[in-house]
Amino acid sequence: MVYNEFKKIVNISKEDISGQILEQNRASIKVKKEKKVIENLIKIIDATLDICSKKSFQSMSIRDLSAASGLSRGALYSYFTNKEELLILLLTQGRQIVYQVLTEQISTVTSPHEKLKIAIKSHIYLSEAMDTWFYFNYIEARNLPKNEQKNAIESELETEKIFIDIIEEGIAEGVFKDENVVLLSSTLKAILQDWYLKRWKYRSRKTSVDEYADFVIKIMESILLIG
Amino acid sequence: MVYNEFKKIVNISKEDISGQILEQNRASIKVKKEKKVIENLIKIIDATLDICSKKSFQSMSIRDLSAASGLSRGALYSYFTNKEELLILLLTQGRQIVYQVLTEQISTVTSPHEKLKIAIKSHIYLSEAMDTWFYFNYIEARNLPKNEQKNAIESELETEKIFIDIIEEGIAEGVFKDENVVLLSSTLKAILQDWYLKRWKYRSRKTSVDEYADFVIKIMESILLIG
DNA sequence: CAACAAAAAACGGACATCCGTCCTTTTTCT
DNA sequence: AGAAAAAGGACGGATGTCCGTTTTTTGTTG
Repeated sequence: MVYNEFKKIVNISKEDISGQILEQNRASIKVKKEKKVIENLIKIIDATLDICSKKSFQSMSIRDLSAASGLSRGALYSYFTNKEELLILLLTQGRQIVYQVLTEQISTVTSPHEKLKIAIKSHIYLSEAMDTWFYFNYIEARNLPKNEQKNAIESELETEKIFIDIIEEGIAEGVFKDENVVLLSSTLKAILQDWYLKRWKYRSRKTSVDEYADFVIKIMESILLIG
Repeated sequence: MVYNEFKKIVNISKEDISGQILEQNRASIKVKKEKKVIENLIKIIDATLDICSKKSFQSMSIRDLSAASGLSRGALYSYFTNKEELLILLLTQGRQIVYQVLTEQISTVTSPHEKLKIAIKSHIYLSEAMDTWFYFNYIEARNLPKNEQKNAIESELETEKIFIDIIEEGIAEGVFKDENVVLLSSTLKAILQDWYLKRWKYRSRKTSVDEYADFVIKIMESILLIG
């Protein structure tokens, strides 16, 4: 599988995401007509991610967001109760999508080696397809209130756990070397994150998504494969 | 070399750092007596890093900094011209120290294999000794004005270049496998950064600095060493 | 050592600005 | 026309910075 195929398979459309947000936040959204909500949520999300790829969420004012989204300040407050809620909403949604797609993709294969490969590719391709979202999620997580930070941390560990399980399965089956699984998974996660955190670097070097994914897989294989 | 030895060798004292800051910013520092300047710069740096390990530099107000440092708002403005200048000053200084220590440590050995090992250890140990500073540097770099962001990017590439040179030297000497050097260095950098970006994770797992450093070295060896 | 004046440093009130949010008014949709 | 949605003025609070005032330090003289 290469990136262009992945994009079609996953197809994380903005309507879908907005729909999911609507479902989970009906209570705090004051607008009744679903079509209107989805339409404007897309505007809000697009504008937020766009602004926050240039400056931080904190220094984005509601007035900035209003100008970029085309909605008035008053209208914005029909879609979230306050600025912090908007942040929480976006981060929560982002995490859910990552986990959903990752577990779904892994379930399509059976051997640990294949699982590892598809998990790596899915993560990188996903972060490529949603780069502003991933960047936003990583960078802004620390500006959350304490209890929401816990969710972000749990989510990091959850994703890591996916890799831990795959590698342990491989070791148990005798196809992977018996390495320090937790440290290795943690390291793998760091490498995967680098793709969207240092997007500027890879872009300027013209490193393609496929090249990066293949390289990461090769590294992991050279550490884990026996023989 | 283990971490406890490293700390003694490098000994990045706060006085030294403040002295360096003073040297490079005499023009914008309005206080004459060097002793006073060093004394208060330490207070300012400590307070800033402490606050910014909990919230962002942007959401730290000058009043916050005043309360934490024990200097009045007016006094603070004798040490920097405005809040943004303080940020630039701290980031610039942090980058310089990393580069200085890294190149200095590498120059103590000759073979590429030894150089690689000492470069990895130095980077991890340095980020351990100055964890709040490293974290601050990474996270806050994006809140700089455009021209200062260029410096941050250049610095990232400079550090990466250190690793690129070592690995290329090893390949030329025939002791390292001929891998994709640039991608590999970039990956190594991502792994090194993870140590201070996810400090909470490693701390809760009781992973020691030495264990982490040894693990990273082992990974790199399993990728690069021939045989 | 004490007294004191000048210089240096620190202080904190004041001000203009910006920001999140609320709420009444206006516009759009049904 | 009535309901739903959008608009944007207004307000209280916070923030960066300036600058006149007060406190501390320094150097000098008796």
